Amino acid sequence: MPELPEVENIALGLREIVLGKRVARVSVREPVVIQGPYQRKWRRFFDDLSGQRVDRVTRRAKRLILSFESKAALVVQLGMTGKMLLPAPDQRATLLSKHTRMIASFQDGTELIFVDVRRFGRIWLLRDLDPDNPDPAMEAGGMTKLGPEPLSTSAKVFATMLGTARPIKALLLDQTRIAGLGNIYVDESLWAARIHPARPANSLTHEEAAQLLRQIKSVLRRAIRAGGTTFSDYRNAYGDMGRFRARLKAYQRQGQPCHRCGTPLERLVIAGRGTHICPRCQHRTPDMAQDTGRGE
DNA sequence: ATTTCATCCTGGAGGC
DNA sequence: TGCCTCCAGGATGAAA
Repeated sequence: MPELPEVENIALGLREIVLGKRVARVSVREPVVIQGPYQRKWRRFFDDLSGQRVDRVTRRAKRLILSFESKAALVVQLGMTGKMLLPAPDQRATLLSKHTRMIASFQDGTELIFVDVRRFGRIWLLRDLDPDNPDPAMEAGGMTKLGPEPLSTSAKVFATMLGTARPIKALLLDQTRIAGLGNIYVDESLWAARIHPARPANSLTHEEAAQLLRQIKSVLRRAIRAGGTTFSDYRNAYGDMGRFRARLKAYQRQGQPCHRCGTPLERLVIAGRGTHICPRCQHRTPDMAQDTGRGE
């Protein structure tokens, strides 16, 4: 479940190692993962990529972007279990795992592999992407249009996003509205902002909306610093786990005491997703939002 | 147009 | 020990 903080950390690791290196060859072991206009012509695409230097390694929402000097780019959507790994030379077993979908070799011998147990991950091949403005190329290549980055969204833009009766949780998970959050950080942000995930988005007061956006940014920044959250599958480019799991306040903590009020957290299903809340802190109406948790 | 819902996929957990 | 069923969950495309 790589979300924005996890992808940010993967990009960081890849940047340290593959930036400036030249591609030797790329082999695809599971063509199903290849997407975009060159889906059926990936051999040619990767032949053309040979000798190209990696110019930038960036992130857009949950997408990882490797761009090359020719303006060609790989856009990686990791899905649930996708990993981009730089296995050490002695890790042949990882390299040859039956879940390895793609292997890219660089001229200095470095290898970068895409491993994905559940095959939800996808790699888009694009010819003309500007890393400083990747959205037009991604859309032209057939990728879904993304909403703004949460970390650079203003309170004003965020407020206009909330003019719908959909549950606030569904809205935050909708990548076309705001792009980068997944189930973990949505639950964490709503807990931090004391807002019930089933609240219609348009029932939030201005104060609640501003508070929610502040908490989203705060949670994301802290998660990035902690290397992301590993529940089972997530690993960074070096194969390390994230350290944010120990800091989670809501996600997967059903039955455990709320860090604010001690009430056991509950699990419910909202927007088709497992949802974790404090039934006391996170209220369904704005007038209860200031409740300090000391009860009636 | 907007929003919901089934589908994809596999390892791990739980039941017996 | 082993077999079976169920579930997670991001993105997508069909259906309502």
